[in-house]
Amino acid sequence: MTKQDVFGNLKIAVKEKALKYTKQRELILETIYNSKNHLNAEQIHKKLTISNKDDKVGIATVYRNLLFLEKTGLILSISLNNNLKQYEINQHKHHDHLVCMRCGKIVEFINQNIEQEQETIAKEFKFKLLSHTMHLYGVCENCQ
Amino acid sequence: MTKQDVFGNLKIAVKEKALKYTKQRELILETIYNSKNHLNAEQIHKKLTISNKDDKVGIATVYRNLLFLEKTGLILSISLNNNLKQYEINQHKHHDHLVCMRCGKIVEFINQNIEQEQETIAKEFKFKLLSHTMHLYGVCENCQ
DNA sequence: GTGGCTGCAAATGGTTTGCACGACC
DNA sequence: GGTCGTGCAAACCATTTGCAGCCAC
Repeated sequence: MTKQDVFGNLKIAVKEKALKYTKQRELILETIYNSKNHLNAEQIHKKLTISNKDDKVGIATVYRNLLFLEKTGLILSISLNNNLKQYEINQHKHHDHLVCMRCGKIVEFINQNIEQEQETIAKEFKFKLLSHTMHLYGVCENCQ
Repeated sequence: MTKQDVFGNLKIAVKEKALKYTKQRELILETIYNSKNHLNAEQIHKKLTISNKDDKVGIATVYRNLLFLEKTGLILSISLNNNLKQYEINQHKHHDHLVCMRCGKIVEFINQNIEQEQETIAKEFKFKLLSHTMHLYGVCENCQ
């Protein structure tokens, strides 16, 4: 997904709800898109203040827009253990997370067998499955 | 696991670390043991104030002991989405969670196929697996 | 008796909210 | 021009911490 796609999706989402397309929304989304790592609200705010000294974005705006972007499905959040919520661009490819407990590295993966097994479980308990999260915690190769 | 086992485990954990066995620790652990549902800190505190009007337990003590009990492995915590941490007795039987998004009901389950598949994934990414959480979100039979 | 434990209240810190001003459509 | 969005600061709320007295060992 290119940056143009990402901004395009934002424009569509905004138009659909008769909301405004603002520089701040674009900047926040761009920051998440450009980051290799998952970011929390404060990290996003810090990146914005550093790279945009003249055009500042308030922390409240960051929080408001993270909620907005998540609700519209443009970004995804993941909250590990008792830590802060971290955000990533929604590539519309579902995946789960493998987390290193030493360095905090997050690796994304997808396993079809597990996805299928989950459906079986849900059926067994008569649940209608909407979503799921799976986090594997361990120590990555570098940190062992 | 009987209540005697639970209290026995607490006595052992406390003795091992040369700490004190207090009424409050026992009460908090008992509350979690007696509850069918997962409880958060505030719910535990409320239950204690209702059932023990004379012998009151401060909210700070609840938090301090929840951390203590979790660290010693007597209880487990699960934090759903962006909500509060909820606690349950550690039965030493690993399980995952199926959560109803309407009524909040939590069902525990265990699936050996998924456990195995997780090991495969960890190996593939050269992670040493320590633990994992899996939460399936959906709508339970009653709420559909 | 001593060191951990408790209750209380104050502090903390991430997140939310009220409000007046500014910007998008 | 009207409405939504923003920045700022204050409020919020779950959790943590400092401290003086208390209690288990």
